[in-house]
Amino acid sequence: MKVRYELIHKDKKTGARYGKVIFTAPDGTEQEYETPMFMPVGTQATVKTLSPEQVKDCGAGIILSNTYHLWLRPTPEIVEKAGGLHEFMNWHGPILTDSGGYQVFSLAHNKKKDITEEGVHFKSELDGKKLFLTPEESIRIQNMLDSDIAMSFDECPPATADKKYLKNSIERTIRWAKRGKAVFNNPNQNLFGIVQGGPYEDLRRWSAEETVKIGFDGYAVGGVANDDECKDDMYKAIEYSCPYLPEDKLRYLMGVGEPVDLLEGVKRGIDIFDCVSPTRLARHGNALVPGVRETGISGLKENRINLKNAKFTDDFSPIDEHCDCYTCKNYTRAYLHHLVKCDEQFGASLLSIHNIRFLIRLTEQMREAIKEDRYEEFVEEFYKK
RNA sequence: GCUGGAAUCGUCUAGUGGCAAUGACAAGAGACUGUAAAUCUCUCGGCUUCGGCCUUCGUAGGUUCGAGUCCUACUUCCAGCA
Repeated sequence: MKVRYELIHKDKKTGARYGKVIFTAPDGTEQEYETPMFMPVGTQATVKTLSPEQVKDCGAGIILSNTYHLWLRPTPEIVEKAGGLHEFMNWHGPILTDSGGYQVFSLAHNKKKDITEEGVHFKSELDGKKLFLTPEESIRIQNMLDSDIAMSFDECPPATADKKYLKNSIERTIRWAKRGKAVFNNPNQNLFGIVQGGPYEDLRRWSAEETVKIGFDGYAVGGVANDDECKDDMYKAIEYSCPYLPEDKLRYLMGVGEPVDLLEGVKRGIDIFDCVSPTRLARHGNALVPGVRETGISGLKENRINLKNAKFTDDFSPIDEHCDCYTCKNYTRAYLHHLVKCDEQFGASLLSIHNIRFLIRLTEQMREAIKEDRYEEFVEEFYKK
């Protein structure tokens, strides 16, 4: 489906954007979603432990899947044969595929020699086979997967990368973006470019301007959710990137995040987010709850409870009495504690539902606040809890 | 009743003269940001001024510089024979 973005209202004080993403299918039918928006992550063509119906019931619009993982298994050929990723996984809302750029960071980056001008060498985690992913191959795979939004193949550098490294990396990512765009050939798909540059103003600006010059259907701010990157650096990266991105295109902050980061990202002009955190935290027994908590290194973080803790054994209240999710409406902390202690996967499902709903509900509240020009107050209120 | 064998941290378990004692599970807590993550880390006898100190391997004695480990008796359990 082709995508377009409509900026409907900008918060008067902060510049936070309320808008709409409209997807048009080849037959002319449209799907419309509001932004800010949070996209649940379904790396292996599934949002872990949830059915598509459950994901939809959380209020999800777009979901994210992954080129690298589907490339290895089941292979893009099989997904194509199935009729594309939507048919294959029975998700009929929009899908965004990451390009494998994050895997350059998470799987190949400890060996810098694996990253070459031509592409990136990987060793398959499945069978040890040698793999080589190029910008062209990434786009070819995504074209075959037939996701709605394909991402450019970028290098996602570690937070520790110095300016010199970043400069070379950005240049290469820009060349890769051009190469990817050149072979991109799925008329029902959209291609997004990715801005890199660490926390540096000049690099972000330069990366953004060069990426915009190439011309994409939307833009992402990348390289902000790695290692122990501190939040200040993340927020700088956004501040230094967004002003150079066109107003009429969707802005996507990759891999983020925590409730605090959604608030701060939107404040700085971001429209959509994705993050594994709600589903991973759920599988590890944690539930997001309103408010923030202080941590040493990175500052304010998302507030949450660990249902594994013994204190929930006889706590018969819901995770959050103000939450409207299926889990909070029907189950107690004591029951969730029990499921988590027993390693029952239903516990992971129920917590995933809550955590995803929590983030999506947060974006819904942000939209309302932006529409009424009270975004700043909304953020302050959230911090106070 | 006789003859063997066994008793170790909540549970199972390693341990055949230098041990506060192995491993697993359970338990307690922490981490997690474009998913190598239903994973990983820490704690798990007591006290501690973090150098140690104290008390522990069924019970009671004994041998030894030193005993969970060897000896004796007892208690309980298991197996075989009556």
